[in-house]
Amino acid sequence: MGARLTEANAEHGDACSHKNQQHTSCSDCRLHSICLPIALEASDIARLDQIIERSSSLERGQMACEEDQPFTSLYALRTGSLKAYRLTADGKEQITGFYLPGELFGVDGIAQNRHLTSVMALETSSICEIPFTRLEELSALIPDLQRHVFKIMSQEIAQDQQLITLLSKNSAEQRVAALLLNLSRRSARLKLSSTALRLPMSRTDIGNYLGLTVETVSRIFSRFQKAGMLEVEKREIHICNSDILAELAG
Amino acid sequence: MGARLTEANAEHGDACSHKNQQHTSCSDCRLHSICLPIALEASDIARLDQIIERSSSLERGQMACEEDQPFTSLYALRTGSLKAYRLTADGKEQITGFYLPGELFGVDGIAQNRHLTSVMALETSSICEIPFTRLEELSALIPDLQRHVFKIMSQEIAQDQQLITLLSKNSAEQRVAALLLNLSRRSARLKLSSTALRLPMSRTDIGNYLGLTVETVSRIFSRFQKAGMLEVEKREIHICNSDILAELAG
DNA sequence: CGTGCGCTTGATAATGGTCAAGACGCGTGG
DNA sequence: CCACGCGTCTTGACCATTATCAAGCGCACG
Repeated sequence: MGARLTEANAEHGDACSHKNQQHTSCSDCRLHSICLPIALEASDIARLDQIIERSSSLERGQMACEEDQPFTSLYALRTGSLKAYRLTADGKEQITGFYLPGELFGVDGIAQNRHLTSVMALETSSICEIPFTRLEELSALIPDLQRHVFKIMSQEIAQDQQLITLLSKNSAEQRVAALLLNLSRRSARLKLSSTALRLPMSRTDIGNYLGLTVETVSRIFSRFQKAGMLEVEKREIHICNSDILAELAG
Repeated sequence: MGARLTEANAEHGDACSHKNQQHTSCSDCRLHSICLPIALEASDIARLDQIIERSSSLERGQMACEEDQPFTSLYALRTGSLKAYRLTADGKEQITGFYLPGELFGVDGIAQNRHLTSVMALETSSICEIPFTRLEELSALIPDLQRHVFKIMSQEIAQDQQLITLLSKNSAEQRVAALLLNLSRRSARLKLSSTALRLPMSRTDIGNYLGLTVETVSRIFSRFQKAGMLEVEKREIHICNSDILAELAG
């Protein structure tokens, strides 16, 4: 679970220069306010636009970046959804977060110059790539930008620590309730419904993330539905009673 | 679980100037190599010495810093031990890490300008305080230092994510084994025994950190002892067979 | 010399995992 | 167009792990 930065450029930024003309600028982007909550002047946004080298499209299962690979860029998710994960010593996958449009990822690589996590597309997705060295140069000119990158890094820490608490102190039901509420809030931020969600991830992924088995996740969805808190139809979720859900999550 | 930076100055850095004379310099410090693994010239160390304003002593239960308080400094632990924790929404404590001498803490506050965690002394401890604004100034002169602070931040992320994996995928026995091995390694780094440990934290703290109850932690210690892997005498632990322990931890 | 806290141990209960089976949906290839 | 197979999801029966409750011990501290 990362945060926000920007969006830009052509669907597939390749060598063809006039193809690159048909780009969306950050200032036009629907996700502008999520991605860049800091107050940037129009001229600053234009400068940011210029450093965003390319934006690419990923099919379900394709990687945005991989654990241990050299860190070169930050990324912003424009459309679709992603999961971030690490491999454990014995080769199992541990999902550490999901990303929705407008959220920024890749900050974990800043310090070591290598990515700590792999990030995979859960569905067809498009991302904007922000070369870090050029972002650093720009940060020197726009102090708010530097500060913003720092903020995103510590949000990563804060979110990880919240997940630690969730895993350490909460029951299976509480974990699922907390995840649903979290997704609901992030959906609302995208000006989408906070009550009607389309889960981009499988039950297995949810279980992996929350430290539960698929079966348990499935049973809890059923239980919540019987209790009238949710309507579940495959990956379409309708939250009928977010108050009870919130109370449960604590 | 933080990392390293520095150590310095007098036992109680107060206003009395000639009391401040009797300081230990970073270059004299026994923890030098742990705290400052980067290769700094002698002159650089001297400059670092100068910005370390004071070093204070904490009694068991006293706070080094508190959640939501303004962030002003990074800290290095010189002697003793600490626990870092956050309070959950319903007032429970979630321990997110323990610190041993030579380790640096407080980085979580960099981005938001507020500390994300509280840090409490588990026993009488002494810490060095490094005012962040002055560290930033110095970083401009010593690029390695800047890089080092970044590195420590991402180590925080990496450690949190390892804890997430531990909590999400491992049994109670595996969690305890992993913690013991971790402490053993950190003890060895201090040129102390890697097999004879004095646990600075209570069983309750261990349970809190690992998402287990006190009873479970206690039973596992007993079980490990019966299996010949450990000798447990109150908080003194002797690791008899670290290979089996490591195999168990996975 | 008590009182309280930290630790251990036992008995019991509950939560969640494992194993197994089947339904449903989707894409592939005959 | 249908059949097949695979992956995802659900549900049930059973079991294991860990939590809860309760009691007792020993040490530190007032």
